[in-house]
Amino acid sequence: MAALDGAGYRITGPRRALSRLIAERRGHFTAADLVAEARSKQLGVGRATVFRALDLFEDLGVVERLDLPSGEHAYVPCEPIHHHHVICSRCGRTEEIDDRGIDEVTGSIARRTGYRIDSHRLELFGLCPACAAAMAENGPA
Amino acid sequence: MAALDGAGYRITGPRRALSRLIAERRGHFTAADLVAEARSKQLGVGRATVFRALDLFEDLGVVERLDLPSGEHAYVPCEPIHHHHVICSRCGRTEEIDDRGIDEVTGSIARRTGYRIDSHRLELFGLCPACAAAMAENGPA
DNA sequence: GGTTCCATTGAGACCCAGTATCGTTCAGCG
DNA sequence: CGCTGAACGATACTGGGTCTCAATGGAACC
Repeated sequence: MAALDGAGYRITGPRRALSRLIAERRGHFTAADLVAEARSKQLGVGRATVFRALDLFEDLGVVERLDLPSGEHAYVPCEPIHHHHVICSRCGRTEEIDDRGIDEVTGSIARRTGYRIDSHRLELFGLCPACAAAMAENGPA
Repeated sequence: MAALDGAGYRITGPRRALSRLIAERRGHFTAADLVAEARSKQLGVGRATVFRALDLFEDLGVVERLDLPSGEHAYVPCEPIHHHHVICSRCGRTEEIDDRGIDEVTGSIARRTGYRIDSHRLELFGLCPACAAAMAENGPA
């Protein structure tokens, strides 16, 4: 919201409504999720607007796009600084992690390959503590 | 090809043709690229077959799926062991890189977040040496 | 508050990647 | 050679995402 204003974008009803929906989400969500929720809550927000708002939020860095192993595209609300995510493949919860240690790796790769590395993406998939515990309890099946 | 045979899959005309097309590609390519090339070369390979073959090749590990920053899905021919890619954002050339150093990073992340990390994906984008040189020559614009 | 202007919107047509269906073909094997 | 099921091509279908266009409504200025 403040981010919108600061960047010279208009603060409109649909954007306000969507940013609220996003803020109260736990883990990641898809564009389709938002469309469905907006529709079921009668917010009067169109499909196109959801996609436009997501693009915008991504530009502002308050939301990040993930590519799940399944090939789906999902979004996570997050801080607008460079970082990565650990994603729980059972419940979808995500955790932000800082870059620590990766700069070193990218640096060494740049040296080894001769490439000039401009950007990178790191995504980690696994089980969050709660889900790991649940799995252990119900048997590893 | 040998990979197909070894895993008990049939070696058919379309698979042979596609694996040839893929082998002679430099960088990454999309499914649509293959479909178009197969069509223009009159190879008589249907769209569905291209997707099926790509799935298969991916299972065999001789091709890997990338998610480009643009959101497109692309494929790269590569070795069937765990590794990552550096992708030139100008010419699409890719280089394989080993995991060295990343295990350490994922380990420290697991410790910090409590997550049990099962898999990860790292993609690096930048300029290959040739493109970097070309850019420098033509001015940084 | 009223007016104006243009960014933003909703509805729906559209496009494209990927999947499912189904009848046909052909690789591999005896 | 003849069988059998895996693989095939054509094509219909689905679903994510974009485009178009007329209508709306923020924000800025009076």
